[in-house]
This record gives sequence, structure tokens and C-alpha cells, in this order.
Amino acid sequence: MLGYQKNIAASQLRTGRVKVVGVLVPSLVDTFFAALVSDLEEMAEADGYQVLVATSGDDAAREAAQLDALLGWKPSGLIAVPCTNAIPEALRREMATLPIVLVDRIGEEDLPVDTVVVDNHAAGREAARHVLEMGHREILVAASVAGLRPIADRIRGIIDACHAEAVTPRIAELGTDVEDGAARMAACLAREGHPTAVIAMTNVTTLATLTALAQSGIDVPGDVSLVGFDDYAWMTARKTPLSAVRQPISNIAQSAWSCLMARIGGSRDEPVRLTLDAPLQRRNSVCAPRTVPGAA
Amino acid sequence: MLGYQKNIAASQLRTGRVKVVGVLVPSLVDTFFAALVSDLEEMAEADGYQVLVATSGDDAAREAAQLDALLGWKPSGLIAVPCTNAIPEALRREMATLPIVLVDRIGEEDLPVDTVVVDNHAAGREAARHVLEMGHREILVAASVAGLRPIADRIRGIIDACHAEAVTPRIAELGTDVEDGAARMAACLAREGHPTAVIAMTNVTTLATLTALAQSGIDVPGDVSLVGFDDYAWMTARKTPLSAVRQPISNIAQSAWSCLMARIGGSRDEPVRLTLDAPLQRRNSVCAPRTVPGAA
DNA sequence: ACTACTTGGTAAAACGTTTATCCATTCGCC
DNA sequence: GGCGAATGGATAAACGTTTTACCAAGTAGT
Repeated sequence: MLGYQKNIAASQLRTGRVKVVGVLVPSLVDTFFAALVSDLEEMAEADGYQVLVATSGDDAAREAAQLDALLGWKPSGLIAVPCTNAIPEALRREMATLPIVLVDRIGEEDLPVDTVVVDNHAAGREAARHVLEMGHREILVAASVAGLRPIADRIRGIIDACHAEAVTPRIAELGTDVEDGAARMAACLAREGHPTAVIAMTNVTTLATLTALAQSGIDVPGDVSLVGFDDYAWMTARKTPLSAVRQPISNIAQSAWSCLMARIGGSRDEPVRLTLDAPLQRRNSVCAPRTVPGAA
Repeated sequence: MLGYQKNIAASQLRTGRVKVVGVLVPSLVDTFFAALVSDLEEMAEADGYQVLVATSGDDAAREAAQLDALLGWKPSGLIAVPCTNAIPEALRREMATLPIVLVDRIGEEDLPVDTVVVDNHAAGREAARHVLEMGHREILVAASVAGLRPIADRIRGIIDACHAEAVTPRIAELGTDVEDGAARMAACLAREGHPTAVIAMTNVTTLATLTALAQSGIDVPGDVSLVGFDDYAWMTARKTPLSAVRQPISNIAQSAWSCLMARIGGSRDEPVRLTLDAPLQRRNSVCAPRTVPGAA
């Protein structure tokens, strides 16, 4: 019944440091980031750290503002998912002095900080190969923002795989909002007719595609096959569970966290560049196209 | 190019206050809470506040610890979704001095703080009436934790509605984890046979039910009708979009935020008790049961 | 028993900001 | 032109913790 708790501000003012790490993500509504933050928070708590969460809403200006706010707390470290390929100036400035781990969206190489990413090229390639093997030749890629590094990498992986079979995938840009994306997808479908397979590049575009497909009365996988991205409960809560590329979220979180802890612990090693595998989960949303293309 | 940013700790030490509010939720993986936090964060930013997020993981001990950590920052206010009906001691202690708004899970009446909840009884009643009207008499309620106040209220609403038609719903407790819940639901289905309609009490139990149903090859709404809870993109991204009780998340967030701002602004009014409506979204997952019971 | 060393506990300084006080300067006004 | 008031800049004190310094008392070793 002591009821005493120390004043963190006073403590941090005196010592200059404080057991807090900032976490900056584009959005908490996107389950990918929510899960990431959740995992990080759990590990932080286990290590006696407090997490300061900030979201950029995929807006560079807000990102910069949030970053400043975060930095004002003088955290012992920072884990960030930048919202564009460009590293915010404030972040770049801190790289020299503050332990920082960049995750998922890394636009440039040779950054002087640890990075944890997914092998997006391989992920795209595997997804494409899967639908290719099933005989699909009319493939539509549902991208969020094609310019974003991870998306671009996934698309390149798809294109590389398709190239080997002499097929050229179409690419639709759906944005980061489900409803808006569904509308764009529906428009695309109406305009150009539907392909035999869709590969979605994020969980949001997967949702958008599914919505558009459902609204247009197009059956999955009867009319079009679908490979999703990310792996969530709702994907398997359906009559035909979705095949999808599963991003190893807890691995990502763990890796990022241990990198950060090592840096905070004083490690001055070379920056580590982790690339994690995102394996394809084969389920039932991909099957042979209805009109099998005649043999060559 | 000033590059200066004030030391928040020093500032807060001097003034005793700081533009920060703590937000405590059970989980960020549950989209309901993630969306809530996201909305709150947005409003906080607009008002120049920083949000400190903490999750309790539905564990009372962790909740208490997180609460202490939060309080250590001497925030100007607190928005909390308690993880049980019991208010943590630390919270109760602060109620006298710190602006606090309690959301969603309010176990007791007459708390000396503002509260924002959903009219759970009405929500349950409407959901039940809907399936009742369609002719269903064998109803299964998929609850998470029946003892939790909002869940209990929803169940009472359902029971009250059913009572008027002289039907007694079955109740299954599925917990707060999707996979686990799916297993329990599957067991329940196998043991007792399936009802003609399921009413799920949270988005997690909706997911669990759907998963169990899909795995058992039971068609929605062909074999069993389903009313879900909460309203997310994945619910409409299906061939038969889900009927569901839609919780007004942004309303909840807004109300909670403005209550808190008023208190921080110095309001000493009577505690406000907001009860928001959660309307039923009728879509296509409820239809008449296959074997219509003969007229009375 | 005296010295050297350890231990414990108290006192004081420092962190960076904010607020209040004070003094000097300027301005307006009679 | 002189006086009161207003303005502005500089100075100091305070917030609560941590760290260092210091002193006293106690312990062990010679």
C-alpha cells in the first residue's frame, strides 16, 4: 500500500535516458501494422520498456510531426515504418546518435541503421508461379501504391516469374483504403473485363478485390482465382479459404526488437540487414482457369 | 533549420502537466480497439495532444502494471477500456483527481467519471428480433466471455426478445481468441448439432463461428443464418455479405474524446453517461430457416 | 588500541524548462 | 521635461529524481 510511483519526467530529465522506445507506423487500422505494434509492445513490456505509438496516416507531413513529438521524449530507441520511400529528414538526422530500426518500407540501401524487411521479390515470384502453374495467363495485380518499395519489389517478382512464361500481367493501383480500392477495382473490372487470376499485394487490396468481386457477382475461385497478401483470420473464415502470402509478422517484430535492444545495449556493429521469407500459404482460392488455354 | 526541440520531460517536470493522454485498451489485434485507438489518436493530434497507448491483453495484472506505467507520465487524462468488470484499484484512486473517461466495459453504475457505452441490450434485442422474424427458433449465441458486462447485456437483450416468442437460445462461450474460439464452436456444433441461426457477440466470435462453420462445411446462410457483431471490411467482402450489429466506433471515440477534453478544460459537471446506439445492418446472411417450423 | 578500510546515510548539485521577480529602458501623457 | 506606466530582457528559483561527495560510524587487521 505504498501507492508511490516515481515521476518519470524527473527521472528522465536527470538521467537523460528513459526506458521508452518510439514506434512509428503508417496506420493502426491496417491489421498488419496493428499486429506488429502489438507484438512489439509485448516484448517491450517484457524488457521493461514503454512503447510510444505514433501513426503517420501515410502522410509525410504528419509523419515528420509525429517524429518530432516522439523525439521530444528522448526515447532510447525508435522503430519506424516510413510512409514513403524517402526517409524523413528528422529521422536521418537522428540516425547518427539514436538507436533506430527501420522496418518494411526501405527505399534505399546502405542506410546506417538496422533494417528488417521481407523478401518481397521472392514473395511476388512465388505467388505468380503458383497461379502460373495452375494454368493462368491473364493475371491482374492489385497493388496499393506501385511506387512504394515493397510493392514495387513484389510486382517485379511477379513480372519476373510471368516473363519466364511469356505472360504480361496487368497492374491496377488501388490505394490504401478498402472502399476506395474496391471502387477502383470494380471500375477496372468493368472496363477491361476480368482476368482469370488476381494477385493482391496487401491485405487491404485483398479486401478491396474481394469486395469488388463479390459486388460484381464474380465467384472465387470459380470465375477468378485469387492470391492474397498477409494472413488473417478472416481469410480462413470462408467456404474457400484464401491462398495468401503470409508475412511473418511476429518474426519481423522480434527481429526488429532484438536489433534495437542490441543497439541500445551499445552494439556498434555494422548495420544488420535482415530479409525474412514470406512463404505462400496454398489454400483453395486458386484453381485452374475455366477456359484452359489450348496447348502451345 | 532550427533543429531545436524542447525537452518534454523538463517541461512536464516544471509545469506538472503535459499534453498527453493515456489510452488503455485490452488489445490492438482486435480491430474494434485498434480502430478506436486510431480515431482517438487522430483527434488527439488535432488538439495538440500526444497519445500513450497501452494494452492489457485482457489480463488484470498486466492492466494494473500498464496503468501504473501510464500514470507515471502524469498525463492530463486517461481513456480506458477496462479488461474486466472490476475497476482496477489504481484507476479508482485516480478518479478523484485525474480526468478519466471509461469506455465500453463498464461493470458498475454510479462511477464518478464519464462513461461512454453502447446500448448493448437493445443491440442484442434487435439482432434476436431479426432472426426471430425470419422464423428461426433454434438460436445459438456465440459469446466471448459471458461474464463481461457488455456481453452479458447483449445476451440479456437476446433472451428478452426470445422470451417474447417462447424460445430459449443456447449460449456458447468462445473466449477472445479466434482459433481457440473456432475449435470450441466446432466442438459445440459436433456435440449438439447446429442451430438454424447464430448470433455472434463480438467480431472475434463472428470470425470464430465463420471459421468453424466453414470447416464443418456448413453453408451461410443456406444451412445456418448468422448475425455478426461489429462491422468491418471483411464482412462485406464476401459473396453473401454479413448482417451485423454495427458499433459506432468513431462516435464512441469522438464522445470519449470530447468528454475528456471538457474535463481537462476544468468542467466539474455531473459525470456524463453516454449510451450510443448500435444499429443492425441487414445484409444477406440471415434468411428463413430451411425447415420452417409448422404454425403454432 | 590505533589505523585503514568499508559501510551507511545524509547533503548537495545537476538535468532543462517555466514562472516569477527585478531592474532598466522606452513610451505615453500631463 | 518630468513622471507614471508599460515593455522587455535578464536572473533566479523550482519541479523530483539521480548521482556524487562527504562525513560519521563501524569493522577488521596489525
